[in-house]
Amino acid sequence: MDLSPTRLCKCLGDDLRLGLICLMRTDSEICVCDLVAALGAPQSTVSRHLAQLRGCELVVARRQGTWMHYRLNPALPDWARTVIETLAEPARAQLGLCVPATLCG
Amino acid sequence: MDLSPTRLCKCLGDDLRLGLICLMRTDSEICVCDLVAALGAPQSTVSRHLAQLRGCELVVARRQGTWMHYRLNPALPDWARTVIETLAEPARAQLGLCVPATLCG
DNA sequence: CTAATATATCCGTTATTCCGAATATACGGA
DNA sequence: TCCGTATATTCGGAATAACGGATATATTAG
Repeated sequence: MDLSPTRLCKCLGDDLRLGLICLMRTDSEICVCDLVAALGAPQSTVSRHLAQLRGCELVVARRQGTWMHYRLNPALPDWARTVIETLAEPARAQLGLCVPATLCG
Repeated sequence: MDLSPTRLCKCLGDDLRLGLICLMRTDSEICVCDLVAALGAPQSTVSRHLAQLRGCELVVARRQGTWMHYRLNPALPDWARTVIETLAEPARAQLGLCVPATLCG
């Protein structure tokens, strides 16, 4: 399942998924419990959207014990990374997000 | 109806709409008949998607006789313009689009 | 006014997406 | 092994989106 411009936009065209992506800062990881807390959505909903982002290879996961740590896929093509970086700020404003300071790992 | 990151992505997250946007080059217009011809989609389908893009203020239309000329909204925020410009090339490759040379106006 | 062309809208049908409770799985510790 | 925590998947229903033929509107020419 390779990443196309259309597929990337479909992923980012949902408030919850865009929020997830915005919470994953470049070169750092975040665990599911922090994502759930920051977005205030049911755990199953968050997990389902994360699975979709993984399926498109937009994000990658690393298991550490019972926790899963997510981050942007470092192998993302340049155009995808540019789109995400361009949208991050206006999206955080739109969604009223603040990146959580607590790290559960 | 203001443009948010999510709404922009929803608009670009469809092959036909992304194709329409890609066919509108910066600072030039294109008429509906050329869009229909370039995309090979039914006229009603193209017109419906154009209405959606107009509703989100992504594009603007100018009537000249019976023809309607579309172009990107020149008042687009910078982040939106950057996203569109970043996606244009990979999207043209993905969709196999070539910008039509004929202008009906 | 009538005809012809270009584009927009309507409408019933089909396809896709989203939701969240319930359930399943994976792991670490006792 | 059994328990508790963290995360993933399943499933049916609701909501949304896309389709395209038919029809409506707008404009120009005769």
